[in-house]
Amino acid sequence: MKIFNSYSNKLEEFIPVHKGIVNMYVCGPTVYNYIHIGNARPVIFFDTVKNYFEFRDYKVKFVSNFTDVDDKIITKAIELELTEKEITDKFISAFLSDVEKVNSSIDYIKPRVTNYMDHIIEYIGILVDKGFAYVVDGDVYFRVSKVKNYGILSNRKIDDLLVGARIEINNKKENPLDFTLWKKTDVGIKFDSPFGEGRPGWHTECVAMIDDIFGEQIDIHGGGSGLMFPHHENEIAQSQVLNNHSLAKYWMHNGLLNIGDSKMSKSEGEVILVKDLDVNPNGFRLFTLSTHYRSPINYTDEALDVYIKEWEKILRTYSALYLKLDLSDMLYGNGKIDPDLLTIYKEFLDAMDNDFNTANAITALQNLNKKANQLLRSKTEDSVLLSAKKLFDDFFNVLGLKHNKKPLSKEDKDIYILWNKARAEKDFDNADKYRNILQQKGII
RNA sequence: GGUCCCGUAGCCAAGUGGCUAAGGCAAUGGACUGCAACUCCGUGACCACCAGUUCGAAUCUGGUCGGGACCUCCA
Repeated sequence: MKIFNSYSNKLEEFIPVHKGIVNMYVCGPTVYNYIHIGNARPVIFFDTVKNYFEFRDYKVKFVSNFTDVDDKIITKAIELELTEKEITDKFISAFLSDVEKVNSSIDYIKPRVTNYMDHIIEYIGILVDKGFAYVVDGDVYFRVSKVKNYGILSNRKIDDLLVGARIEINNKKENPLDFTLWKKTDVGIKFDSPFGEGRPGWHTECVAMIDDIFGEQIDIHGGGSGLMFPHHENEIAQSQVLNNHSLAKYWMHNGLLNIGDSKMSKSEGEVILVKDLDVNPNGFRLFTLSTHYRSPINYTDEALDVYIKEWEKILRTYSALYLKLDLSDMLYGNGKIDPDLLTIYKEFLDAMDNDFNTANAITALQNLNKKANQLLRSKTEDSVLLSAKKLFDDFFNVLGLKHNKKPLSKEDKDIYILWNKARAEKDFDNADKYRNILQQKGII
């Protein structure tokens, strides 16, 4: 398996820290609002990554946090006259419901920053003791200039960043690039610390939680490309000081999802919220996975619609396979290997092994779809159809495509038999009647 | 101002040195079919432009034009 590692900027063979185990962490949301479809991209992609590792028999420990301490949360709390906890509870549950809505698993470890305050404060203290952070008037800043290799992830040089000159001037900082570890606060929720009352900066949270939950360098750290700088860069800097390693062996960053040609942002432009998305989740999932994860996607209604239809097409084929096997009582058991199906299976594995090329994996799914239709039309023996069905099941599991096919009831089977009988006898009035019933029940 | 990414058929999109440049949508011709739906088969690209490296480039290098991101909270 190969993964493009943002840390080295190279395609690398994936070798886990521990054989057969994948420890991965994906930056989660700051819970002060509903998520938009751009936020759903990493949710869907990294869920697919997890599925694929599991499909390849890895044991995956998947962690994604909730940032539940933040200025935006405090602002929102004041605005709505609620406590911070009421705000974050509300948007955490909204987030999880949106995650499920796009067919991603919510069965993973979900730490909240507020539960790790002791660790965070402890780490900041260590950074201060080691001379990599300094306290000014209740704030604590990280001394970027002390870390060699700062900028390694995002390929930036400190000098180039300084030339940027768009960085806010803060007289307390020794260097404009120094980032906040602890922020003194007057309003909103605050926590006690040796540096004074305040709240932690964003960049320390993930490091502290990863260290506490995994206790060592993890395999994969994922997130959107927007997080590469400064967030992930700062995480690496802190981890180098605290643990003497780069936090994760492989860093993976997904590209952004734009609306039309421009970026979807919480602060400007058009935003489509996941909760308002009124389409088939499988179609949305195919749409999201149809572009390689590192490339940007330009969202348009038309582009999404193509994949909604694609899903309907795939489901029709799958339903037909399922029905045929159900009627023959052949839904379970071992299928017979067909060379073309084997080729398609290999295409799928090759695609996924090559840096999670889901676009090509979807092509394999489409090839399977076509092959299955050909098999269905050519009176193929059921054992081969069963292999095809099992291949669909595998692909669905990895890509997170869900359906609710169940074996037919005795009554429904009888109607199906009557329909075929009527057709054979050219009794088209009755045939149409039975067909209507079957169509209404979604059987055909 | 600094750093970086992208430009493949009407549209979406894979492919990053080597057979006839995947696949899907749309279009169009055909097959199947009681009708309809579904489905299958066929038909399309001098890979933005220019120059260079190479036996050979969409793929590497330089330049031009065009689009976008980051340097500030942002998936």
